[in-house]
Amino acid sequence: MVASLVGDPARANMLTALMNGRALTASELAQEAGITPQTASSHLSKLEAGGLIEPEKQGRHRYYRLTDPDVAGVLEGLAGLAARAGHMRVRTGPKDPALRRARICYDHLAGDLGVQMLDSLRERRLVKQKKQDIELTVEGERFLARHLQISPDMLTHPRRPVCKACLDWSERRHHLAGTLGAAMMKRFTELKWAARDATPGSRVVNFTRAGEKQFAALFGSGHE
Amino acid sequence: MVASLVGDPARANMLTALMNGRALTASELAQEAGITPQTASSHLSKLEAGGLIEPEKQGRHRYYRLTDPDVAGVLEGLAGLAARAGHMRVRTGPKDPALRRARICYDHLAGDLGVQMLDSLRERRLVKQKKQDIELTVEGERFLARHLQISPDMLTHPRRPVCKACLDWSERRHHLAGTLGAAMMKRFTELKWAARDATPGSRVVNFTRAGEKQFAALFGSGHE
DNA sequence: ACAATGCTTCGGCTATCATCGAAGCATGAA
DNA sequence: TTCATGCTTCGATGATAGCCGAAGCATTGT
Repeated sequence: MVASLVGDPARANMLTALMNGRALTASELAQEAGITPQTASSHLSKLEAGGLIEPEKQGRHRYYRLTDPDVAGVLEGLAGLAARAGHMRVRTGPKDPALRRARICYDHLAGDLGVQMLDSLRERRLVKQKKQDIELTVEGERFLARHLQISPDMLTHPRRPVCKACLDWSERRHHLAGTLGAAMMKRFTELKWAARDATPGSRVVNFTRAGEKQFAALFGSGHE
Repeated sequence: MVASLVGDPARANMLTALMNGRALTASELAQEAGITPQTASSHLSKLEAGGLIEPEKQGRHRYYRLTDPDVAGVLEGLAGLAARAGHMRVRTGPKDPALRRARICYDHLAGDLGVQMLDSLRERRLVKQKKQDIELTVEGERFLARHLQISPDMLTHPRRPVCKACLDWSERRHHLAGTLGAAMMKRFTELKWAARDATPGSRVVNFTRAGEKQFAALFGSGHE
């Protein structure tokens, strides 16, 4: 049953594209498999029904990832068997280095730095993340007020959550969204730490030298 | 590629039937999968080309087994994934206990006791087996002369090998065939250790109480 | 020698399923 | 609101591949 799912070439291409553990949108998977979005949609439904992949809705995108490390393991095993008398398959990811580094995701920071920021917050227990939901801890509130002059009052909004995990396009891991994510990006801009690129339509975020230093001091990886 | 092989229901049934590590004939596999021999032949060719199974020719039968424990492992993994939202599949083997215990295979001993005998011979280096070919060692010749009054002269035959590994029907492991296998069965009969069952067409071999004891003394498992 | 058994090859039929065009929803942007 | 984008559903087409009947080898048994 499940083997027939992996058996189809198009689906196999999709699954191998997901083997790195990151998530891809339906369109990307379609392109990866060399088929139209309609066909891909059908395949993705079947893979999801078979429990091989899990969707994550993100705005008008739909990200898919392998449900489990176990799934990846079985796929790895199949690839191993195929390697005895067959071929292989690989692919890479996006391109623009600046985009991968830092960019705007709607109204908050995304890219390498965005992911790094959320990682740092989580590591220091300034936020608590369960699945997709993120909660700001008391220590987190103090941190924001102290270092970024952001008070909890500024984060209330009629129909938008304060914190939210947003799947990152280039890193394929979560970064911080919600009113907090937007507030922080706004503050970075106000503090002249960073600014959106001037060229129209660009989503690149350019950090100043000073801003990068400050950002690293707050959310750097060698931080503890 | 290899996944599509496992994907087909008929082939999947065949493979799961082979999961116990024993070998099955093409006809048995056809019946297992609920298809005609012609169709099964096609499937088996593909599975062999894919490196999942290996054939062993045995007279006019053709036994197939999984090439590798690795193959079984991957199949096990697939079954595990399927178990999260699907069904299972099992089967059993032959039936008659007496047949499984000891029976005639052409002119030599087969069944549990036959396999046990070859195992014992191999263990004590009385024979050397490479693949399908078995050679009698010097120690083996001495052993035969001493305990069973079988001299090497009795084993020569124009167009038949002295020793040969024969795939066992019920145990699905090798037992001893060739002129040596035939000579030993003949000797067992002469010594009144065993006799073919009286009912016509039966292949069952009945051991006497004394014979069973002697046999165990020579080829018993707790032997060393 | 001949017959019987086990398996394979060949040819044609059929059904399943991947594929895409077109249209419909949902979400975000202006 | 209106438009654009991402994805899904529907319907029809087409090709791949499983399936079996008939015939052909190969091996064993008489």
